[in-house]
Amino acid sequence: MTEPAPKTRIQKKNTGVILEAALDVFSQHGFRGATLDQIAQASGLSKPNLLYYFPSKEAIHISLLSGLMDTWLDPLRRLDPGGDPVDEIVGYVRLKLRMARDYPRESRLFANEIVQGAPRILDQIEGPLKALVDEKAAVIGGWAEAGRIAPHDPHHLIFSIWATTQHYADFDVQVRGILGGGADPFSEAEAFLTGFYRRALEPR
Amino acid sequence: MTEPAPKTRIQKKNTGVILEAALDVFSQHGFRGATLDQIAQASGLSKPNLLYYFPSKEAIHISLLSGLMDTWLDPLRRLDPGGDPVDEIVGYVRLKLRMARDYPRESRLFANEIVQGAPRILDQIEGPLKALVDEKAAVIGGWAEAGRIAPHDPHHLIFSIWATTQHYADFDVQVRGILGGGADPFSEAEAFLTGFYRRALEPR
DNA sequence: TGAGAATCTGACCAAACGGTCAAATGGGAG
DNA sequence: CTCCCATTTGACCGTTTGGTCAGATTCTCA
Repeated sequence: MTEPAPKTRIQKKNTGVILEAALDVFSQHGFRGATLDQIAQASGLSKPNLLYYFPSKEAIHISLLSGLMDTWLDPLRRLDPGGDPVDEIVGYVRLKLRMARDYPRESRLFANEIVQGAPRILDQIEGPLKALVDEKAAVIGGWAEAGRIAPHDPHHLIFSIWATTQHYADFDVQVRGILGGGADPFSEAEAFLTGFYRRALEPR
Repeated sequence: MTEPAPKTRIQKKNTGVILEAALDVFSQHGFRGATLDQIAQASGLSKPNLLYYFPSKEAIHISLLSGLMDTWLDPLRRLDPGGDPVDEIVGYVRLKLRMARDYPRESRLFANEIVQGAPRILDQIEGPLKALVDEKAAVIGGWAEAGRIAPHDPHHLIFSIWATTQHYADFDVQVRGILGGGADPFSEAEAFLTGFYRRALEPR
């Protein structure tokens, strides 16, 4: 599936530069809205030179998406079945929110792709992503059955965490437009979300 | 801002047909990804005929967006300061989720637009949308101060409702990919979200 | 240093795109 | 029926887009 890894020093540098520039452009305009010329200009390379390193526009996009999937799933992977249930889940919320703050382009890249039907990563969703979510949902479900957290559907609990945290990256414009210029959405969001999830999860 | 209302019977019918087809196409592919030919084919009209009713592709898009904003805000408008606080907010969650279920194309149209910076509706966000949100946030804030709901930042509470409900429309592919074929995401989501918000909001 | 491979570029191409226009067709009021 | 205006269309245009290619330049290593 992946191309053979870059060999030479120049290849390593330029594929990196291209992917960085492409992340900028794709996350801002979506796949169809981005043009090779934009990516070329952003990366400081000529258009034919892009196509020397990647066989097509779509190949750049796919390379970005599959490279990101791992990073994106990492916080969930860290959810520890042996830890304190509420702390673990709230910690996951906090971690996911920080990723939205620190990697908004990555978040928007995924959002763009999935909103439009995820034609290029549907198999990854139904494969490794589903597997990991099912595994962690089982852990959370176990906590719920043991009465260590309030009883909530674990899959939808995870969805809600994704939704609420990525919202601050994907809908950044809307959030800032409503809050006004003075506020820092992310620090406010961290206070709100940790309090909110803690209250919803603590058993009574 | 708006064009003069359609006069003749044919005008009324065809502008409707066009907007319906355009909603399909724009919500699936985004503004840049949609083409006039696609909209023409979906509406059963010829491309020049589209441009007889709308001056440009962008005009169709803007017409859709501004026509939708009102519908989209309606559930929030219905939040009653005189009702029971928890019931009102949970009722809003339920209403918003049903809109996501019944009007997923509209939700995705907004999502596409906002993810990419909302270039065509930023003023509506900072204007009437912000005004309505501020008004309702004040109501919720009052409930919190009176101890009738748990203390949560009202603006971010509203954001979380938007995020969790629209998630089921905007990220439908992902949700179904993870849940598998058997489930009905929306009825599961309603059970989860009402329980979750009730628990997070009820004062102790 | 020199030869061969790797890297880079200007010029170019075919298709797709948003949009125009003159002319043809259709509907409806008198 | 007729005339006029609304509606519809095929043909066309200039631009943008993803991608190609032959050749120039640079790098690497024996």
